[in-house]
Amino acid sequence: MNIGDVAERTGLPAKTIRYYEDIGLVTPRRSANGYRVFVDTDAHKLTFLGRARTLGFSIEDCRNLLALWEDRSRASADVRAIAAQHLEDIERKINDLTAMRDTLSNLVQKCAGDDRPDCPILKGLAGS
Amino acid sequence: MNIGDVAERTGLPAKTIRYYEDIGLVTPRRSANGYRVFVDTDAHKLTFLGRARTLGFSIEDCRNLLALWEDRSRASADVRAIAAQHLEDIERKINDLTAMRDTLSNLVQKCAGDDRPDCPILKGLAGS
DNA sequence: GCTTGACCTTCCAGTCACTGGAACCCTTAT
DNA sequence: ATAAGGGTTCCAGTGACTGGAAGGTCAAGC
Repeated sequence: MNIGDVAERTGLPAKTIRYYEDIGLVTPRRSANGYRVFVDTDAHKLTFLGRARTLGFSIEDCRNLLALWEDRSRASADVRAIAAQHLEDIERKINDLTAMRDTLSNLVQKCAGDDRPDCPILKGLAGS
Repeated sequence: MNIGDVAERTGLPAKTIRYYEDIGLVTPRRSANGYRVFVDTDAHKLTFLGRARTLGFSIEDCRNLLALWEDRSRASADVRAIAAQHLEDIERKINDLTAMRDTLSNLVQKCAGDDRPDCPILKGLAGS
């Protein structure tokens, strides 16, 4: 498979796949003309990476998860620890964003949004 | 006020304040020795910026909001449009993160997290 | 054999909003 | 005189790509 084929199969942009090679997440072979050649295991790895990234895992997390994935004798506790930590991060983010949303939606609701200059949003931002 | 004083007053790191000057959000005067001198309006602007950033507005949004804040004849509709758009962005992010959390929390719950290698999290990431 | 177009390659620069660090200057107190 | 604790500039790095330039390769059609 050339990079275009694997890009289509995994849904990842070719640019991203090259980047992943650059940082050592995948190591496709090269054919005589210099093109990258991907085998099925490469494609599976990339699919794995794509899903992990979709779930918001950092590249470093992905690197660790990938290593565990390839380690047939891993302990599931190691995987779980990474995932649980990430879950906590996500939950913290959700809380932060929800607080933002509440504050902001409050301000937006109070603002008339017409052509007059009086604006509770700006007042709120200026510091009550 | 020197940069340290205004940093304390606004809660922003001095580095950040210098950066904000760099990109033209504030323009403190300089004293003879080259130190930045901040007056009250500078401090107010920085407080405004700090709050807007806390609410997740981008720097460009902040620049626009600041301009509207300083424009006594602005229309509140202009402010509201920026805020409403940002509110939408936040809501989309919350939805994305919530979807992530649901998927991930599901996987984490299914994983025994012991010293055996069998791991539903890795299976999930590999693609069902 | 030549051209066209779609693919592939590398390398460099930019994104966003800071943040760290080096090297140096200024002020105040001891 | 010196030391501590401000301040200054400038350069580089962060994370995870993304865009673009400049060029090599391949298959099809004329």
